[in-house]
Amino acid sequence: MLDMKFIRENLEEAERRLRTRGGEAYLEGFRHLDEKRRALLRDSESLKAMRNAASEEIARIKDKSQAQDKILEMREVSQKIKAMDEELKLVDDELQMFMLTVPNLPAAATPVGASEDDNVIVRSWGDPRQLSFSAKPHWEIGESLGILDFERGAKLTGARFTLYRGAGARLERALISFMLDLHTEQHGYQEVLPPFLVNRESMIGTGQLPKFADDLFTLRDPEFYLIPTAEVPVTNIHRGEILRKSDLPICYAAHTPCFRREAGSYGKDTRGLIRQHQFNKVELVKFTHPSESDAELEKLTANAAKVLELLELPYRVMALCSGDIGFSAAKTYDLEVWLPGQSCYREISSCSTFGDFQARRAGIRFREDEKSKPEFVHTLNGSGLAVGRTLVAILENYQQEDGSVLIPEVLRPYMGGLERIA
RNA sequence: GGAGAGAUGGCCGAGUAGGUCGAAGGCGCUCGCCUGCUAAGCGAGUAUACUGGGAAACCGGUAUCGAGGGUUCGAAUCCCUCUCUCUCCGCCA
Repeated sequence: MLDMKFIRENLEEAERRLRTRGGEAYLEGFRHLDEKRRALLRDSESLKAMRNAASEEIARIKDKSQAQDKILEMREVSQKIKAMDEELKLVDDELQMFMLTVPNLPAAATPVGASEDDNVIVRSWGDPRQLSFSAKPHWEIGESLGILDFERGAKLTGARFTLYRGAGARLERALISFMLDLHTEQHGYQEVLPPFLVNRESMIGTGQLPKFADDLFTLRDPEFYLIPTAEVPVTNIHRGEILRKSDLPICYAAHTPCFRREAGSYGKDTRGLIRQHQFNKVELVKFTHPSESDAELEKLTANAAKVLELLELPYRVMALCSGDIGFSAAKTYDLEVWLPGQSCYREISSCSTFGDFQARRAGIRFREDEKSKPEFVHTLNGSGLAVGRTLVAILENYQQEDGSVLIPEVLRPYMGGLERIA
């Protein structure tokens, strides 16, 4: 959520920055709602002040029959307050809902652009492998090796669900362990294992709700939501808390499955593991001092990229433009891995800083020093990495002409020494 | 699933025949005094949000005692609903 005081005082500037996202006029209607709310609030509160004073008087009067006039008068005042508060609540709710659907301001460093075509290549690592034979896409490799069973996955659940088998299942597990070990042992993250179902407040805290309910799998009775990313439960760990400044930055790494409806992407990536309703991801989440968030985003991105480097998978770093960053993000780097089977780069990690946007929604604060007011922390997160897509990248990059797949060196200890899937 | 207990400020913990209670007391913390250092001791201060005024320091108002609703001139205190925690029984990975 944006800072309402800032919006009130900088409406034009805020609107101008939001427009670089390419949407409608996001803040139209704010002024009206805000002023209406504050007018109602003023009136209601002055009546309450009057009532409180009168009640105190009544309390002092020993003989209550002497207070009858006052009591009758206040009875009316109370009714007026009640009516006024009902109206206030309507306006307040409307304003609240309004603010919850306004996206974050793009950071100054976010390139302005309309679509993903305007994203900027920041750097590249490794040479896109040119195989000496005709490269196959991962679904063909996986099926012929018997490690990915798309048909059975569809039978069990439906489209976009996959059954992993044997070395395939083991490879997925190896990747999860490898990534978590790297981030916890080398990069200073604490491993956490959160619930995979969260409540509504958590979804609002990180920005999935109220606007993007269509993207979520929902449970009724009780009302729970399957997490679309570990970002949700892990960021909400500190919802409503005031953190100690000396504890910042707080860095967590979590592996969770992620569940996404993928509404609106019906024709896209129908084959293979690229776009699944359920996939594994290792997520990195940071809570930082506002002055450190820019630097921490660079570190977080480098931490995620390190996984690709150790796996020797070529990738490039993209700075997403204003038209392509997510709802809650101020600035985002995508890591895109080279997939020879499809001759293209595909997103395998998305690393973002949210500034104080999520922290304000979720009420996550710290104190600059003992006596100062609590301020909002900055939150960041990034995939480190999407596990299914990493497995895809390995199958496609390490495929051999005979149809087998070599296991990257660093994963072999996690694969019981296995060097090749054949 | 059945029976019971409970949710108060950073923490602990008073407060229920409704009324100067944002809330005693203690701990912790901050500042000052004292002191060879530390400790102890003494004094003062120490919630959050919204809102009005002010350049600011700051001053005023409103709300908040798990959440929401009700009764009342007035509720931490009474009534209803919900959530969570704990104990016992049953069941279960």
